[in-house]
Amino acid sequence: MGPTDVDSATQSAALNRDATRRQRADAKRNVVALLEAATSVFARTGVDAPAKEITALAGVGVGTLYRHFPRRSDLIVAVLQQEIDACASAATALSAEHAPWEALTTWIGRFTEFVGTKRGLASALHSGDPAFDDLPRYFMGRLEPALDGLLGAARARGEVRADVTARDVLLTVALLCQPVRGEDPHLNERMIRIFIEGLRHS
Amino acid sequence: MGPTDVDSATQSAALNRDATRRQRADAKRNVVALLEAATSVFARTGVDAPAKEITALAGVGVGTLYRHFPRRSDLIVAVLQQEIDACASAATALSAEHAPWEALTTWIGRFTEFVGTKRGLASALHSGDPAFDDLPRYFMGRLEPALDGLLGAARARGEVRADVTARDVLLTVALLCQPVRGEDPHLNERMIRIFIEGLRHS
DNA sequence: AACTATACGGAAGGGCATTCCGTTACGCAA
DNA sequence: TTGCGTAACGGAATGCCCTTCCGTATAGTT
Repeated sequence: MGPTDVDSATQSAALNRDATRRQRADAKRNVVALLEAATSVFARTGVDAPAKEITALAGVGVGTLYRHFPRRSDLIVAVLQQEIDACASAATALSAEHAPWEALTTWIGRFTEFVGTKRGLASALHSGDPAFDDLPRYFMGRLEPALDGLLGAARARGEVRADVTARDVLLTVALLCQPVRGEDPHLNERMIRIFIEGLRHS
Repeated sequence: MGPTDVDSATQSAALNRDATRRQRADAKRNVVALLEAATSVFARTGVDAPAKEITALAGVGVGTLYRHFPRRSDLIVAVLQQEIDACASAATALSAEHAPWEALTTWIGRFTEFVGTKRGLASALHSGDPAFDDLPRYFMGRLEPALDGLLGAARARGEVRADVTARDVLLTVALLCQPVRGEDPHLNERMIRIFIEGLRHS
């Protein structure tokens, strides 16, 4: 995750910023601190954590939080976008370091962990709150090309069947890796591994 | 859904009620009114709706709500149990009226609608709140036998493959029918219909 | 009809989200 | 470097909603 990510998050926070006037350095620092704090708190306590907990960890006042993220959903969206970005750029790294099939399966494993761990993602996507309306678009827009690269490489080597799209894989895995309480946590891995195995064969 | 359901809900609300002393009639009426109101409000606004909205619709004071459902989760659990019960008893009705395969597919359709519509269910199951710890048990305990009856009848006629359990079907369909925002809502139906079709063939 | 325990209603208390505005300090220009 | 204008800050104040508490009402019993 490079500096580009912070920029895009900052931009989305303070929407159509006047291009002629730059954002102050302390403001940028605070946005970064808030995102880091929120990421950490969301992971530990969940997306409903008290705002004070986040501002305390970031070392800023509540006013600053609301200046940059007027609605709670703005903060959640920003954090999720960051994590989606990280997941997408992992695809590039993996395809550079590993053989196509291995890169593909490794990435799906990473993606699985990402979706399964971030409770907020599923809740946000299903919440019905219009504030999250274009998060799925972002999710797809970033991850579909990422996965498509991996999938294409493997397909070129004849290692995956031709009639499966990146979108199919993404959606199916996203659904299948939701944890089910009271069930063996390996259930999802099993279902997904079976699915992945199915990708090899027509 | 018969009177039995109300009784069980009432019981779970006021836990180990002294068996020698009966619950007052007005209290029972209010519990029913609250459950109906909550079902309606949860469906419209979601499980985070203000309590006042529910009590107003039920025509009772807030005190009455908290008397019967001390924690918010108690109310949510009671409503979901009601709906799970309704879904389970639909299986009996369907198997009486239709041929095995048709009964099975119709019921899965009903179940799909149930899980897909009730946002609260998925959230509650994944929330991590220990108050919902035995809801999955209840879910499985009621629905697995219901589906098993349908599945067994179809299997006896050789209309479904033998190596698939009711639990497998239940979990898979429950995951696959989660709505995905921004995607064609028929996507889930398609995925599930393909899965059902897969049940026919070994 | 009187009595008792159950249950009711809504006011009071407390916590958290969100707003508002006086104060601070960044960045630019002279 | 100094001074100014303005972006940005912090946290007190506001208001909503959850939850508790207790005086009052009433079902059920004798």
